Amino acid sequence: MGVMNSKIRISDVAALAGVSTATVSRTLANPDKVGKAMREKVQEAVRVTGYQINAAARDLRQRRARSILILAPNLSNTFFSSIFAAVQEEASAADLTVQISDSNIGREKIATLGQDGRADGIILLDGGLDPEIVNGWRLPVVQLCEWNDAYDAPSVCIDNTAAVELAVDHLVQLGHRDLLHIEGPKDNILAITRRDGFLSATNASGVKASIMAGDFTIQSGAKVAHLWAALDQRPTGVICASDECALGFISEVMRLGFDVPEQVSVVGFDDIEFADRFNPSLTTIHQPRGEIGRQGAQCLIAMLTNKDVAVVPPKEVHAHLVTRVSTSRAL
Amino acid sequence: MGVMNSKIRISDVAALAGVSTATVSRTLANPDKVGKAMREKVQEAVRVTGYQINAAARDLRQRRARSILILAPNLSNTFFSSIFAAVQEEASAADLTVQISDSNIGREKIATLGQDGRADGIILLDGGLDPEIVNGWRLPVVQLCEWNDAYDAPSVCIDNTAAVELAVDHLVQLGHRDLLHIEGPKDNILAITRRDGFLSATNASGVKASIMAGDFTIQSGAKVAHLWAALDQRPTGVICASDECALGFISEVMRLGFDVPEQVSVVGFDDIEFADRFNPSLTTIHQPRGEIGRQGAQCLIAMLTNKDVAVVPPKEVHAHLVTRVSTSRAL
DNA sequence: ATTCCTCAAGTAATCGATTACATCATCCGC
DNA sequence: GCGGATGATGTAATCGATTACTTGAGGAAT
Repeated sequence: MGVMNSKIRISDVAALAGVSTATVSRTLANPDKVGKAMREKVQEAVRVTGYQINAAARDLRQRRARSILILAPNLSNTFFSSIFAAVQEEASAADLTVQISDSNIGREKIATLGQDGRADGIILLDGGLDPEIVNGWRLPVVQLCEWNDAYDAPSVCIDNTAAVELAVDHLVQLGHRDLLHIEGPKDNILAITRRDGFLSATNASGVKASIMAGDFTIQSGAKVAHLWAALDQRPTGVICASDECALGFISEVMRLGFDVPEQVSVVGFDDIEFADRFNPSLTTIHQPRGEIGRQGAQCLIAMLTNKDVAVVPPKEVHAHLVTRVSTSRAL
Repeated sequence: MGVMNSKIRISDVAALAGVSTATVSRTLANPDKVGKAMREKVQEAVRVTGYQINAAARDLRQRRARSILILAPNLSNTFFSSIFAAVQEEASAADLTVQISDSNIGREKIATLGQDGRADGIILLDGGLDPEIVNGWRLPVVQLCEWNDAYDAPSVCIDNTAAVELAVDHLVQLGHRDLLHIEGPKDNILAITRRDGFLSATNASGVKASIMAGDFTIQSGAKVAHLWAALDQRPTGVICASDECALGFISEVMRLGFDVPEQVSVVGFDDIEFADRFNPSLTTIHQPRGEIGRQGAQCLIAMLTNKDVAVVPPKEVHAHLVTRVSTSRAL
């Protein structure tokens, strides 16, 4: 197990093993650069002392942090959890630690995060930051899910336009001729892309289309439920910009006495874990969050390792429609 | 805005301002220890150069990391998200960065995490780690939600026994006389405490009680639904060890053609965000996750600041029952 | 036997900040 | 006008690793 004395330095290990600190350092980093006898003496000394490298000292000398930072617009959004998990898994395999931060902690702090040398690279889940800040970081950045063309960084996303088209086609094939889209925040690139996709797909299909404002949250879905209920001509198919919004809409609409999917078919977006277990279970666009996280992390790690992979193309991962109970044939 | 030249060191700033590095350092850390004229010269130089402190160098010299680490048994568990958010918020306010890691990355790595000086303290959400490792970290640790008496660390939790008692009393008052508990993982302290609480509360009330195995997940709830349905004498009240489990149970039981709460009342545990929006909405024990995170972070920060707050007592936060639609009077 | 090369190991510079200590000017009271 | 306190600033040691460079031993080739 090793005695755990307070502060063991590399020089203590070296002294115990009767070698120089250089040899200890080499033994730890490149065991094959050291003779067998020495190596074993050092390894024994490390075991006995319970020596642990001091990360700050190593980071300072090597000018790297062995750490990546995840920036997300809202840590409590459950949509992100499995992305975090996937990123962490990849990072851990590459011996990198993971930091997380909410991206709404203020310009000053955000700018600092990318410049104080605590992170080697950044996974960015927020397309709404000032490009000047993002490009001011002198670090490799990879965007996930959201993207912003003004950022000088590759992205891993699904094709949101095509995805929303799948949803529209699905409803149209079920016979729906009047569709409603509950959109996301007005300034969010995902929300905009999905809305535009909705408009062009409905236009192409020649069905009636309308839009109501939302912000991805459960609450916004519930609020729109009342607006929908108050309409004279209620759209029979609703496509939401997020699953949470869809669940909010459905639950509220049912509380108002309507039946889903009898009276209104609802499609979500993301396929969060509960979509499948909701009642009625939710037809939605499946976004492979684990894969997005994994690919993003791998991409970032590649950029860290291989400095010259500077120009990484945007990567597109596949999304598909999952048909469940919340949508049915129009009456 | 400041020109962002590659690597500005403190000596560059000092040179530009015509002062020593000591003065620059003091200006940044203790502006009031420096004369007004100097201070302004230095601040101007900092602005012009866009200087950012090198964290590794400072950490090395000060022997601290300005960072805390959150360890959770499963990052993709949505239960943790709002705890992360709360911890991050407190940490950010105290100028600390936040690292996260899954606690299942292997003994070796976990032990290292607490010893390489990258974190000043640890927020632990997993009571299942080897006490030798936890106590081997030479860092302040605070346990959240789960706790392990073998750890030499304070904890912030709800009173799980009392909480489960609330659930039992609720069902008993509604006239239920045969209760089932779907427990959590056999070796989990929360699961054990809740199960024992269930047994003693049902015993005290003199109602029939039985237990089925689960593991907190949606899937386990769904699986138990089949076992329940196959019984001759079906318990009319079910208390689950987690909300996810409860939602899994309810959705599956409904798919099997039963009605909730008509034929079976179900109580969850945690009050995750979707509990309120599920259909039927879920009666559950509300666990104030944001507050747990906040209190835990504050406690840890206090331990970091005030070295002699070594003996912090376990803190208990209040949990209560939220009555919704998934429970009703027994027939 | 001499030269040259290879390889293991040690010496000491280095990363970039903080801060103990030294220095010097100023100002106080007596 | 002088000893001493006070406070601003500079000098240089320090944190604990990595690594460029140096040294010296051993082996191969001639």
